[in-house]
Amino acid sequence: MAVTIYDVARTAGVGIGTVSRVLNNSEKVKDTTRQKVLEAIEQLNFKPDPIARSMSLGRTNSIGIIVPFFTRPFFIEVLKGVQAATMLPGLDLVLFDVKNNYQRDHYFTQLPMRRKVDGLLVISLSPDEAAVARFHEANLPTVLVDAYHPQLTSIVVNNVDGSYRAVKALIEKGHRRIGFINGVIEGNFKFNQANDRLIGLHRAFGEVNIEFEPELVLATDWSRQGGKQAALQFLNLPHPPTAIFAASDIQAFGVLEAVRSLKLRVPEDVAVMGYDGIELAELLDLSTVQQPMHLMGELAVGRLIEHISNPHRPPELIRLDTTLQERHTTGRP
Amino acid sequence: MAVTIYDVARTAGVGIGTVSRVLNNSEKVKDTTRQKVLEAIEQLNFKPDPIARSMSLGRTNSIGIIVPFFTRPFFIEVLKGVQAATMLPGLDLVLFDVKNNYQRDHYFTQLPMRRKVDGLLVISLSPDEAAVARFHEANLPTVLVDAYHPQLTSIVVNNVDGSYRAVKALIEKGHRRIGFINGVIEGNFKFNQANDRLIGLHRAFGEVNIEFEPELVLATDWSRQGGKQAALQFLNLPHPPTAIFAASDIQAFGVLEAVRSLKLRVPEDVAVMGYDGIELAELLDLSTVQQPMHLMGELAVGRLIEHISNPHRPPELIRLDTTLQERHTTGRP
DNA sequence: AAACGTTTTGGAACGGCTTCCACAAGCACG
DNA sequence: CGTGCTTGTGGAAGCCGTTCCAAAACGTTT
Repeated sequence: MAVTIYDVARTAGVGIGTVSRVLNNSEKVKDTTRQKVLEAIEQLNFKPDPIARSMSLGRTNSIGIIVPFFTRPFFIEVLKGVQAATMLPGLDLVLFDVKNNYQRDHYFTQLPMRRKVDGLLVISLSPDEAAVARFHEANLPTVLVDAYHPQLTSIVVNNVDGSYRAVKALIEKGHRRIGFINGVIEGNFKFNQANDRLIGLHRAFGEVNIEFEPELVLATDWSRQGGKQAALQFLNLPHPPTAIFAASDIQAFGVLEAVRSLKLRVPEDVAVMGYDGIELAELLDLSTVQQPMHLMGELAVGRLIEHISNPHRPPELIRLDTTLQERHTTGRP
Repeated sequence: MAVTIYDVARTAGVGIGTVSRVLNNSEKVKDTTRQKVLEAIEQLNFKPDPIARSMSLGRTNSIGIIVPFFTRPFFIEVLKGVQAATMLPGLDLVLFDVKNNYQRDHYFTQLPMRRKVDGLLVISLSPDEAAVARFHEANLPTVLVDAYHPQLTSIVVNNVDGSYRAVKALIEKGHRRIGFINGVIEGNFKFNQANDRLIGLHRAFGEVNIEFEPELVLATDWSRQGGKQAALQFLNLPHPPTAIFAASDIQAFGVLEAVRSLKLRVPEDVAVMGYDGIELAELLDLSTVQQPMHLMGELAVGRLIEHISNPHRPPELIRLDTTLQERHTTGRP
């Protein structure tokens, strides 16, 4: 059926070893021979079978990416970066969507066993010790993005600082009562992105001696609805906050909706600050803390490639910073 | 290194054939034998190597998806549907991002040769005759989504009708001068989604004898910037349109921006209608023509699976309909 | 207990590539 | 022209499953 190197070898009048050498740009082939082989390849329109290739090489030329895919545009942005970086070296990208804890654990246990990818990117999910151990046993290079584990190369964003600066900016504008809408903690991981945002808030409060009021902190899922409901709750307090800081832009969009529905004005009555810096924040003129999402994706692929080619490379911690984007919803500076 | 069926066979004291039969739930294995084998598998923690499996079966258990990935949220929505449908049968999803015509052709020519996927989903891109011929030659089942080719199962949306109804709704609100912002045609394909929208517009115009004015049609890329610029051009006409209809929500967002920048009011001064029905249209209260994106993705996977298991299944044309969502930007009915 | 049919089993062959080893060919030199 | 190197080449073995065929094991019948 399909054309194989045997056909090519016969047509070119050489041995299969030689054909293989030509295919792999092995130096030790005489020019005239190489020419003959190339002609035969051309003539037969031969393409090497990647599966067979994987079979003998033990490499698949593809990397997997585990991502809680479609809950937050944040992931899409990271994915863009991943995709871009993956293109050049010709790596295939296999997508593993995680919708719940069960699926997450499923992938964490199954993927190391299946030799289908050369490496793994994990976005915003922290594998537990058992999973990390399996990755190592299986020699599956793994890079974490927006998550951290001491034994894995991790790319994290300094969200404590990002949150700190956002809150500080609000304080400098005179806000004293600031409602904080956190994202809900998925699973029971040590490392939690959302928590960092809360810590940053505390730090900023501490600096100017604002007392922390538990009623001004809510946690919802990372959705517009969540943000909206939390905002409504805040704004119906007897003594409502004058600013609301949400742990994600998506939640902040919900806040805007809530504010609008109460016929209040942004930023005059309520200032709103988001987090992430997704594309639509710009459109809605939402102040936000910009994460370098695209860069995170790109860096992750780069590191993963290096880990694949050099399995003994020690894990590395890469910290990236955020940029505060002050826009209309906080009243431009 | 890795555990193979040979190890299992030895441990269980049976032949490799028997192990394979157990793995594949072949009926003809005595229960006691099966038990022995299962124990050995358990004990050695054996998982069959998917690559070797692919090698002898000729199947990879994964499907590829070619998608002009991150230019429009539309694709993300379709992808969600694809992802959902792909999960249950345990198919892996390999993502091929297309950023330009060169990459598109690259994939169209390369993918059929590489046996790395069992089937192919093509989103919003129309392969040319040569590509289709290659798909057939290579026995690569292919399903088109939001694109059409007579020899391939295609899932299309009745965009002529969608556009027609959108424009008709605008006309019924009293609009006579309607600016249309089309998406730019990528490549030189016979089938073009954007064109359908224009045809629908013509039909609606024809019904009530509105004369078509070429100056009220512009084509831009599928971006916010594109929409914004086109809108500005419209609104600076000596006799500007009272409604603007954009071929995508993203472009419509740009229109809203433009309108806002000119201190005009929506919908009083200018009504705005989008197309696609992405999630954010709801947030921005944008009137739009809702495409069944998630469903498209799901259906596509279902059909592709059927084509994979039955290669001689004739191509099929599936037409889906849109839903008109009248929201604030056209003044609710 | 022989003969036959059925169920179960072992393992060679196979899939298409890479790699390694042994050997052939080419060349320089004395 | 033989010797000794270097360079180039053929093809067996190996990667790890599935499948098919032949043969073993078992059961039934006379």
